[in-house]
Amino acid sequence: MAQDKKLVEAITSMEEDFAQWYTDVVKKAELIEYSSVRGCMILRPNGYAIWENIQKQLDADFKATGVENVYMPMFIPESLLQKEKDHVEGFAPEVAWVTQGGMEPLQERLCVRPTSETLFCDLYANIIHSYRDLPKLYNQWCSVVRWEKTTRPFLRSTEFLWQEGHTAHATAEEAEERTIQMLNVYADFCERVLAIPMIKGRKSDKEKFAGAHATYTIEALMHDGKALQSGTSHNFGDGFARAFDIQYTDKNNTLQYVHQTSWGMSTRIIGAIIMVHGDDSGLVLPPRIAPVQIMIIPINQNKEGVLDKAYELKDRLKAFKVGLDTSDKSPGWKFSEQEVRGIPLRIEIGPKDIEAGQAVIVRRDTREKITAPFEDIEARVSEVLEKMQSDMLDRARAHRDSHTYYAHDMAEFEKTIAEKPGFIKAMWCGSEACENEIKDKTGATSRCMPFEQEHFTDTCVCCGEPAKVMAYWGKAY
RNA sequence: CGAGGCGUGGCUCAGUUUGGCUAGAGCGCUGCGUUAGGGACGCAGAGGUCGCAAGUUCAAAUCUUGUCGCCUCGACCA
Repeated sequence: MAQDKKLVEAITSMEEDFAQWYTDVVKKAELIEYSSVRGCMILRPNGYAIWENIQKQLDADFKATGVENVYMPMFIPESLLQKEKDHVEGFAPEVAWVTQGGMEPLQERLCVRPTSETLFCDLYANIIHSYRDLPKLYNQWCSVVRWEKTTRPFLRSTEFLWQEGHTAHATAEEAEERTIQMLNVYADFCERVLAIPMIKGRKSDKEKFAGAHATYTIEALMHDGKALQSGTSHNFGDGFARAFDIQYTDKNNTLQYVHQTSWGMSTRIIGAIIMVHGDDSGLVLPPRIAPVQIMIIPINQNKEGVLDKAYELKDRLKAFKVGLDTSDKSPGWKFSEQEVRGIPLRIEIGPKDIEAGQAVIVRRDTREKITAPFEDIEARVSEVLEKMQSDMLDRARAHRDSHTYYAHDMAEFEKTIAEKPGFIKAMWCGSEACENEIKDKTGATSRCMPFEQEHFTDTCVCCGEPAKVMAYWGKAY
């Protein structure tokens, strides 16, 4: 169609170049703007509003489990960062340092937080004395800085927004329970609100967080068949507690170390929304996260009565997040604008509709047109939004499932990864040597050892030794 | 950090090989008017000193050196 031509020119098709498509969508939907600061992006209103909605809903989910919000300093003294050995080694290569305050050099340099475990530990060492002080269930919404070599909007930027929860518990069991609980909060949120199905599982030792005993992850599959780690939950055991001396007196008057967890989700998840749901016309936002759910577009708005009707419609739909585009652009322009921004529904209202006592509802995901009488409009809109939300989850799940393969041996593994991008399930002996070999040969990393295990061969896909576990593998962002 | 590509109005680019008049185009932007069911059209305007610095030259967007930045892929990470 001729009218699609300009859109096609504006956004590179996924098929042609997925990376370019992603960049085009992010820019055309006005989610971000590149800044003058290397590797740092500016979140524009359309992008920030998505983050605000994520924040609002996740924050409520956290609080429902007893979590409280705090705010910690953005600087960490070097001596504090040094306290836990694995942790420093993990983060040292990518921290930014402040070495001067005003005109004076600092006696001890400060890093800009890449994550705040050390600060929370420092706090907990001071405020936890008795079993009565436990558990501590703190979270903070903040930004962190990691000096990454190369950056991409949302997926990897020098500074990014996230939340980090840090908890301290009396027992190892309680800490493990909390770790899994928060992983489930993330996974449920992603499925229910973002319409993104997640694989839940444990990270291999190689992939786990610096300083953690165990790292759990939710993994999603993007449209191009690459995996995205979308949220993590770590069980620290008492490792940090021993390094930072976080001890409490139990009921029997004996000193015990606390057991800790931490868990985080970042603006990276917005990258997942884009890459799971987007299409060649731009962004497609699930209704439950969309900052604007409905855009009313008047047709021939200068004609007597059209705008009045449009305002009336907007008022009737005020239970939803609804906008009305009264700019003097042509209707076709407004349609494209609504589509590229991923607004779930648009309602077309013109002279013909007014005469017929109806409006036309158009779904962003399927472009299905639904004619609804004015009297029914609220009910129809509500119904269509619900349907769209669940259809999007179903489609994402179907895509993931149809791009998930089994590899019984290395030849099959290599062939699959080369020809069919997606998740590969394979049995594994659990050794890091095999993990490394698989990565060298295929470029795929272990994504996780899923909670939902299967057993389909007895031997490791790589070395042929007895298999201990089934893991998901794939190329990742 | 390795490989490759690129910096010229807001955007996409032409001009650079072979230095030469007042640096161009399309889109976008502003004003007025006509239009309106898939990125409308006419007329009139505004806007750049060619990423930055030094050098060569009568003369530099164009040549030389340095420097800064961006993009893609890879390695590393949420």
